[in-house]
Amino acid sequence: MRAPTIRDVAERAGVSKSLVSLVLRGSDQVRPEKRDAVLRAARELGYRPNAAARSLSEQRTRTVGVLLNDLRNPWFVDLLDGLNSLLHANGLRMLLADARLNRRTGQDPADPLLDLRVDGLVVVGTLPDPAALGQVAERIPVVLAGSREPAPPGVDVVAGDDERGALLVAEHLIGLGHRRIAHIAGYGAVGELRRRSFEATMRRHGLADEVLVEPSDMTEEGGYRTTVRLLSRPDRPTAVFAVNDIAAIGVLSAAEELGLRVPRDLSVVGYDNTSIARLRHVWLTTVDNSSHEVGRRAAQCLLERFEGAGGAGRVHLATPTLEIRGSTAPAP
Amino acid sequence: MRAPTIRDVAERAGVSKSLVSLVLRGSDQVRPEKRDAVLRAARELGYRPNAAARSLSEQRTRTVGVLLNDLRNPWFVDLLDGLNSLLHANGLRMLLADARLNRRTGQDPADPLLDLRVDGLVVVGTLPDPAALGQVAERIPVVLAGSREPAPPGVDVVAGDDERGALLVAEHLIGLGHRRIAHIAGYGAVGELRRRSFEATMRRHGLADEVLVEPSDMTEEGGYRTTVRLLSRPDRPTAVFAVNDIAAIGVLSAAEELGLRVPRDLSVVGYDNTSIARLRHVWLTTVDNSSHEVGRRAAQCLLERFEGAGGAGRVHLATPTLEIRGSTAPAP
DNA sequence: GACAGGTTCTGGAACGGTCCAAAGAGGGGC
DNA sequence: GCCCCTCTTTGGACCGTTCCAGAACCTGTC
Repeated sequence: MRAPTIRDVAERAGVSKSLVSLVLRGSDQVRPEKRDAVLRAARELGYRPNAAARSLSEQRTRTVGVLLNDLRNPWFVDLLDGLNSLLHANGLRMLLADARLNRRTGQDPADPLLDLRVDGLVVVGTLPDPAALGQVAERIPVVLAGSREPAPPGVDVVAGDDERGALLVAEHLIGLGHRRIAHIAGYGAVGELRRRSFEATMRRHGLADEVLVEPSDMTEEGGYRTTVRLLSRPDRPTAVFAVNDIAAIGVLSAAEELGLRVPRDLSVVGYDNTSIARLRHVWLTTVDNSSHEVGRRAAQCLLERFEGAGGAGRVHLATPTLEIRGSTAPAP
Repeated sequence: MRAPTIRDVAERAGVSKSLVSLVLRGSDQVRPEKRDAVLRAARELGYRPNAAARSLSEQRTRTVGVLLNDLRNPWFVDLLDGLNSLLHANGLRMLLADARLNRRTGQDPADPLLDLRVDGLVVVGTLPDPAALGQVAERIPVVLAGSREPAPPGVDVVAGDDERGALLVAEHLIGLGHRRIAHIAGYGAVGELRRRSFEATMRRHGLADEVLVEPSDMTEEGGYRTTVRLLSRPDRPTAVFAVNDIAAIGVLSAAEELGLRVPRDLSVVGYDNTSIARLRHVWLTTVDNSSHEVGRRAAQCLLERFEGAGGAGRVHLATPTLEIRGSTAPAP
């Protein structure tokens, strides 16, 4: 009942295990008859190479670990898609781990991946523990994807250009005639960049005095509560730019509850172009991060580092685009 | 620069590698001084056990593979949570693979997991290839979680009780005074069970003639189009029960577009209690699968099989509950 | 028929752990 | 001082691969 090994295949094909190894790795230094015999034996036995043995011997796993920080907020799906396409084309597999699941259990969420000796690590989203990551980066290539956190030395960062995205939003709203525009801000590097670029763009259009910025926690609830507060002001804004789609959903709920129609009375813009924004029932104008491209470039970074490219960590930015849907309209 | 091995630790602590192995596995047959010396050496060198070497030698990986079929529809998040809690408590790690990502690339999505020689496999959602799964099940325990597909011999199934769930929905709506109730059906075992139980419950309440069933593809778009058709009928229903939350969102959009207010003019119920149903902007009445419980029981099944429990595959059903939110109201 | 040169195949040493049989150390009783 | 027994510690085989050095086998040439 034990799984067949390379020796079992060798015996059945009447050759040495070395030859089986050669055949299975596609060597052309093998006579066709022997090759056929080996392949037939392998097929008949249902042989599968043992990845543990292989990686022990090869000193590499052909596997890249991907650390996600929260499966509940699925903005990263396109990113994984892009990542996988390039990795797969280069014979690498991808292993996922959810940081949130392991966080409660106390240990570092990357531990299982590191014990498996992944050849590289992609951290998607906010990073768990910068210090620990720096140590990891000394051993294997590490790429931070989808978030602009300050990275430890030697770590590449690939993300959307948040400043450009926020600029697109601001100019879209200004172009629609909005002047009093609120921003529901977030935290972290991402929140900071979007907010600052939004403010700068408003200033450039002479609307410095119309800017309204409120902090939030990037959740639906946060977006909701902040908006209730904003819309109760006497000088209430005619448009709201939320730091991400989830918070924007909160904005929509608040507007609805206060009797304002979107987009007639209030324009709303999100960020990330998640699947939720695409729901017809939501149909949110938002910024598309070109996550697929971010994923591809993250894979590219890893591949280059595998090839031996050293050097300090670099920052790659993908150009976002504005996805105009039904939640924005000319100012009332 | 190479990662330290057990030999490096042994040398630094001035003992044999066997002793290091003993200490690291927590044996109590070791003198305290030696134990301390070993632990100190390991800490100083930043030693991490090599999972490949360990599993090669132990003939097991202490790892369970989890095959997801689509990260975009995140109904499985709670399930993973439940799964992980029990597995982790038993010293097992969890490795995720997305079937959809690998499907386009041609090969069996479980391959990477099987090459790694996972000790068990959990398939979450609709299963990819029943025949292939049967073969896998001959070697390692396999559990099908969250979906009631017909399983190959020896495979356990853990899922929500779809019949009970659909019954809860039907009785809730009937209790609110609805008579003409439509069901937007899905496909697969899940779709079948929910539909049949819905029909049976309606019949039991003498509403066999009021049942309206339309097939759909379980997407938002499908829910939308089907609802437009349903609501254009002269005898339009006063309530719609959609096969899942995503399709229910489509129902909401269609109602909105046709000028019907939910829940005043139309009650809508979904299924799965996904995070989308919980959004204030959606606030959908839906069925909670108790996915966390499903995950826990799936883990339980695996653990029992690891302990040597054989036998034919069993089916475990978790009891669902109705989550009443804002999309249902008394019939107009 | 010996030899060179190429092609094809094989044995054995890694890789980094676990585990077992046996060696070594220490203590107690005679 | 010797023997026995228990508690610690160790060397070495093994897990399933890869890879290298060299063996075996061809083919052609002089």
